[in-house]
Amino acid sequence: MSDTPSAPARIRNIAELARLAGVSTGTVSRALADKSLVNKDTRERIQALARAHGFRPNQMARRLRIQETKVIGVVVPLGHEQRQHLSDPFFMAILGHLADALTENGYDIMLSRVIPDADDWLERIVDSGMLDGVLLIGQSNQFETIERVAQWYRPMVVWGSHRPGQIHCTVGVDNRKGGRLAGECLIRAGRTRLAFMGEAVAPELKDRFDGLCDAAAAAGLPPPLKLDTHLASDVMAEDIAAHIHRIGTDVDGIAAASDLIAMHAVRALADRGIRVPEDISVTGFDDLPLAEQTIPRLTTISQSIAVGARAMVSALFERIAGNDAASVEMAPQLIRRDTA
Amino acid sequence: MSDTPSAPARIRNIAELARLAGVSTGTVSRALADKSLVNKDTRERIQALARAHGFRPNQMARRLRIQETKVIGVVVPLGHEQRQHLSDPFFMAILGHLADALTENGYDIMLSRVIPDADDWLERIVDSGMLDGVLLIGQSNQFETIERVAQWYRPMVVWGSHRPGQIHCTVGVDNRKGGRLAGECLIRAGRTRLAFMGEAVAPELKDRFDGLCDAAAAAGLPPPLKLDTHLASDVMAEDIAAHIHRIGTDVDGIAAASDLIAMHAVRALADRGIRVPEDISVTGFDDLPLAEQTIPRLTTISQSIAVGARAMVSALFERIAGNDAASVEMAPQLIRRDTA
DNA sequence: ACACATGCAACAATCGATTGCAAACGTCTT
DNA sequence: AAGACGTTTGCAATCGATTGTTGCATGTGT
Repeated sequence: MSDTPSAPARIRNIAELARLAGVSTGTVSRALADKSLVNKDTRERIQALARAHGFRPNQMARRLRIQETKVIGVVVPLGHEQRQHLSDPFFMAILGHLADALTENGYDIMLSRVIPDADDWLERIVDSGMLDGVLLIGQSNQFETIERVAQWYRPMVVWGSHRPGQIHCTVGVDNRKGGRLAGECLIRAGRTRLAFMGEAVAPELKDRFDGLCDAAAAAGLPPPLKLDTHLASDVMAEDIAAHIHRIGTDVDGIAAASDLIAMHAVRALADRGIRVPEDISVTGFDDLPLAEQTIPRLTTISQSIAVGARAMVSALFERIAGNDAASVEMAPQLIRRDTA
Repeated sequence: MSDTPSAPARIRNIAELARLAGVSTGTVSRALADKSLVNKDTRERIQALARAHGFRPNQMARRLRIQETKVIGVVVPLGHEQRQHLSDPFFMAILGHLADALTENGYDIMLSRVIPDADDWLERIVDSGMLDGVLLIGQSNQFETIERVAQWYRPMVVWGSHRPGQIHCTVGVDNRKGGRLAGECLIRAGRTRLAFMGEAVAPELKDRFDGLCDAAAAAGLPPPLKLDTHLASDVMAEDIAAHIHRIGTDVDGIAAASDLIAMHAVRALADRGIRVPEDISVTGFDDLPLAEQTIPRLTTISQSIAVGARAMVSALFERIAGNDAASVEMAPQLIRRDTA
């Protein structure tokens, strides 16, 4: 091979390479950046030398000087739900798409899973000096904190709900409408005793619950039950087990706060011989790829995660470029499958 | 609030804060690091000043100076399977546990999803100067590259298979044994026409296939069919559809290369009225949390991802500390549920 | 009163790159 | 031959911290 690193001594900085090439560090820097300012011959000679010694300039130093890191922070705040894992499928799905969009544009990703114990957690991330921008996945219960930082830090985009008058830029679906769609679907299936399965702590989830209430009210039904259920998959099962006795008696239609909760619920019902959708109707939320692979297939509310991820990234790039990018609210869609 | 940032001018570096406090930058640096070298009074005065102005030292500069970044790269090489997403549930599950272990130890995570087009992709990551260590999730078809880099770069741990005499440190299960366990389970269920559903490109998957062959041979059965199936969930469905006509005739027992493939297969079979496990037996691989939530529950080979993730992290820390850490090969386990 | 130890803060070098400015050189014009 | 001009290269400042060394006031012991 041509570039076999039979290199005797490893070169650790441009100064060493400069001495080796008999030029100054400035010339080496320009040569490696392939600037036409340096003679084509010396340029190529230096590049060949660098390749032969397997030398690559230190990015930390470069970025300190350039004041541009080409790194975007992707942050999951776990304000409530401290036990929720990164392995949450919704988070993973959106992360996948964000990663695609960001790497395509030459950015790296710094992943942070934050439990907001100190109240300056976001400030600490934002002016660590290591990030060109921040994407927040979910508002959790940190709305105030996010607003506070958004007042002075522009390159930040948040996945979540949009409240009138808020400062920070969000991308998300109209959760309230999504909740209503789910409710209407259950009602059309003849269900009258509805329940919401999830926690209404984060704004997104509260909106979904409110939408479900809207649907019930519009149909003249009593307000839906709220069956508190954590999103973390390890405790979710217990929560659902605790609710299960009410199902079939007090409840005949479940709007779950997420596909994962819906899946667990269907699973738990099957264990007790309760059939879905014959005895009980269930809807999910998110439309993860998984929702189509379960048996029975999950009826759910689509968030079009791929579109949302792209929207987040392009809004972020706008803001990094100094332009204002408005929040995006996408329309949710009912995906009718087998569970309702 | 006490620390309301009514701050007039933002302080952007230690020098500005030093001028404000009437001391030198060195003193500020030490004060913020809470070193006893500076007088307790001045120390607290400076800290209060920093808090009042919402100042936090630039991490890029600090890390350049310290030569320690407290960042670990988590890298997914997609050599084959260019279309595979980060959203792959197995990857996500392990990432979740890695994130837990790393953040507990004060490390941040730099996520890279690499399509190894240039053959120095790993070198580029490894001596970017931005990472204290690297965790590679899966060997993909990049065994040679990994070996090459491992010759001189120590703080790297790879999830995958261990080949005799290899240099790089791996953590993983005995995939061959796992494949054999799956095969034996199918055979015990009375299946005689076995098939492997997956791609045997990456060493891990090839080992699983070989293990399946071992089991078939030991039982005097003909060698299993190989039904090539991508791991990327979007194309996986097509691949499975292309194979489905052989199932029931040529094949009565499927060992899938992953839980996700197994789930898709069960789903596709259900669509065609083929019952699992009555007509066909299916096993998965990985034992994702999901495997327990499907209907029917997935019989699968457990990789104990949580344990593996911890093992990767502690091996990495050993290596960062300069000690040698040996590869770890965990024993796979058959988890009998409903599909076989 | 003198030598000496101690505590505190300033000075300046350093990490490893990038880049504006100036200098050195050769070529061309008049 | 002198001046103008263009091409290359070197010099040195800079990004924003950390830290070993030095120097200056004190305080203590005899």
